[in-house]
Parts: sequence; C-alpha cells; structure tokens
Amino acid sequence: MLTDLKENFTHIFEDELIEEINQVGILREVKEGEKLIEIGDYVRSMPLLISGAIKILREDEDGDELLLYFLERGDTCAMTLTCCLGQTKSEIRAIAELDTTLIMIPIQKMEEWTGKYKSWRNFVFQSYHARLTEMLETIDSIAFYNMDERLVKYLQNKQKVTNDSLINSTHQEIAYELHTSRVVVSRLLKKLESMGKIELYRNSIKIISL
Amino acid sequence: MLTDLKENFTHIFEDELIEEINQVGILREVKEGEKLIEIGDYVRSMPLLISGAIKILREDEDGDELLLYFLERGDTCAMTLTCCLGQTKSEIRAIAELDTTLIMIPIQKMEEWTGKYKSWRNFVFQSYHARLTEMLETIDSIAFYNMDERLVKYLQNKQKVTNDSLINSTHQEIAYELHTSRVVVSRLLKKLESMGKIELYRNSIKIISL
DNA sequence: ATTTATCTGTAACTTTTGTTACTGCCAAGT
DNA sequence: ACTTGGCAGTAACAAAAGTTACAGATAAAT
Repeated sequence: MLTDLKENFTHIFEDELIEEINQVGILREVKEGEKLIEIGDYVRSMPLLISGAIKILREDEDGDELLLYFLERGDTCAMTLTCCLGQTKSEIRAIAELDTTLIMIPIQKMEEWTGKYKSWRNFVFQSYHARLTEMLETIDSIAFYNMDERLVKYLQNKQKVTNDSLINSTHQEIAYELHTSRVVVSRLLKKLESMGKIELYRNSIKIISL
Repeated sequence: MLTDLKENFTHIFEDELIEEINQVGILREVKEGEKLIEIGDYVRSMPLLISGAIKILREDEDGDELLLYFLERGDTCAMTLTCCLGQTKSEIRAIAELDTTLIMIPIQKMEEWTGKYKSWRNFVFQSYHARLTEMLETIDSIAFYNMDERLVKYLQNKQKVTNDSLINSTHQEIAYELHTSRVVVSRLLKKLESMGKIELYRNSIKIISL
C-alpha cells in the first residue's frame, strides 16, 4: 500500500502524513459494477482513489437515476467528507465503473488531520472545489443542452474515464444514466452513426470521432 | 458589527474567533439587485451573511441564466471559499435578492483560521455540505421534474427566502431564472391561477396555497 | 390626455422528448 | 438445432417545451 500511496500522493502530502495514512488506511479492491455506497447509507470512512474509476449517481423517488460525475485516481469523495463530519446519510450512490483500488481512511483521522496538516486541508478543499465544478458541469449539461449534445458529452466522458474508445454499454444503460428512455438513446446514437462519428454493435459502441 | 456578529454566529464560533472576525472583517451593505460577483471575477474575500439574501446564478455561453440557490443569514459562499484558495475565477454570478448585510473576510485569514479554530473548520465544512446539498436539489429539479413542478418549487422557495407571499417578479424574470421562455411561464402561472393556488397581477404574484 | 414602453394572455405552430408497440437479430443455454 | 431472453431498429403517436406573432392592459412619461 505504501508504494501506491507514494506513487499517487507524494506530491500532495508531506512524508509524515503519508506515513499516517499508511498506518491507519485500509486497502480495498472493488470489482467493476460493485456498489460502494447506497443512498441513505451512513458513511464511516473516506476513500482515496488509487486506480480505477467510480461513478456517482443521483436518484429520485421513483428510482430514476442520473449520472453526476466520475471519481478518478487521486480523487476523494466530497459527499463522504461532509457525511462523515455531519453524521448525515449519503445523498448519492457510488458504483465502481472499473476495477478500482482505494484506501479507506477512518473518519476520526479526517478531523484530526485537518487541524494538523496543511497539505491535507488543501487536498480536502481542492476536492470540494473539483466536485462543485463537476456538479456545475452536470447542471450545465441538463439545463442548457439537448439530449443529443448530452449524449455526446456522455460518450466523450466515458471514453476518457475508461481510456477506451470502445464503450461496453447497452442503450438501456446509457438511458438510465442520462435519465431518458432507451428509444431516445437508440435514435440519437443511430444519427451519430449515420454521421460517421460512432459505430454501433451489440452491447458496445465504438467511438470514431466526436 | 460586533453586535451583528454575536447575534448570528455566537453559537457557532468561539469568542476568540468572533473577536478576530471583528478585527479584520469589513461590514458591507448591498441593495437589492446589486451584483456582488460576476462570472470570471477573482474573489479576494469571503462573505458572511448577516441578513438578507443572495441569489447564485449560473450562465451558459449564450448568456442564458439559471438560478442555482439562495444564500441566507448565517451562510457563506462555498464557491468563494475554493476560489480564494485555488486562485481560480468565479464560476457563478451573485446578486442580492434583498437588501443584504455581510461581513467580508480577507482570504489570508481563511487559511489561518482553518488551522487554528475547530469551529471555523466545522463552519466551512458545513457550508460546503449545505451548498452541495442545494446543488443536488437543483439537479433534481431540472433532471427529474417538469417545468410546472419546477415553477411551483421556485415560487415556494422565493416565498420562503423573502418571507413574503407576494412575489414581485415579472414572468420574464422568472423565465430567466428557470431558463425557459416567458410564454411558458405565463401559461403555467395561468394554470396555477385557475387552480386557485395563486393570484396574478402586473409585476407580482400572490401565493395562496402551493 | 396622449403617447410610449412594458407586461400579460393567448393562439397557432414547431421541435424535442417520451411512450407504446412491434420487428428482427443475436447469443446463451438446453 | 432449437428455444429463450435480451438487445437494437423503427414507426406512430403523445406530451412537454419552445417559438412566433399579435392583441389588449397597464403604468410611466411627456
């Protein structure tokens, strides 16, 4: 774990903090598709992402989903931060988008380190900022763009996160994450294909140029 | 100013911190409609809201607006926090919704206090949490609800913030903040009126029961 | 009092998105 | 080989939201 830590966080945290994380952190590996947090869960530890990616989803009372953003290497979950401190329930669902490695930090340490280490404070604030920014982008997408543009953004984002121009999703899955219907997704994907921007296969989409 | 401070923050901050705020904070009064922050501005101080309300708006490249949330008594601007620390530009616009009083804190103090005062840290984290939660509610509204429901939420919210069941807005102004067109707002308001939930006047709307 | 600008109401229409229904297709499992 | 279930394509339609246009009402300005 120490190696992972140093590789990913040595430029961010001072040695002493790295050592502390190494002491108390618990390494956790999750498989693609595995659920990390469910809406309503109490959160007891804070994840540092070493590798892989986690998707963060919001849900309404009917069970309809919406993809908010992805967490990647070096990220932490801002929601978790405040849930820990405020003892509130999770507002979101977190699912591994890829096989993912994380270090779990007990929440008591969070408070302690925030007083003790400037680098930790900066990290926490930067995380908040990054997440707020991503939330704003999500809001921009749903408020200012039509579904065709949102779909393109979605595909681009997915390609970036998975680092793979072949996206292994069904139209139905995409529809869930964009909170629309399968028929709409199929329709718009077909249009993108006819423009030569993607190629459609069963269970997967190849991105040519978006 | 000390009186204001004690009235609003004495349960949150320890005496020593109240004293420090009193030393370095600058009292500022803004009139309804006055702009506090524009998108792209660099932010050099952090506001503590004593009274009144501030609306936070997002804008797309075409200049279309969207109301994100209101800041009220006891709140601070989470965006500002990270903008200060990260030296980044503002992503949002802030306009006084009512006549408002705030205390402006120089950003250097922020970093200092975060290390020094636990109560300050908690306040900052709680602010982040509150703002993230409000952003989630905004996302819920635009992603999961139709315009008629969003309009009702908007009116309810406005009533709560201004503490007045008479809303002094034109249909056009509401349309801007919900990012839709005036005709749509007029249409839906008329429907609400015919249901007996509101009464429509020129430049104002009276809320009966929503 | 008359003009002017702004606000609201409404009709008619277009576009976008969502829904229903049915088809053929492919792949896994028997 | 054949059945079965999930996936994708498409048409036809419905609903929601956005657009254009215009008329009447009201308030402000001259």
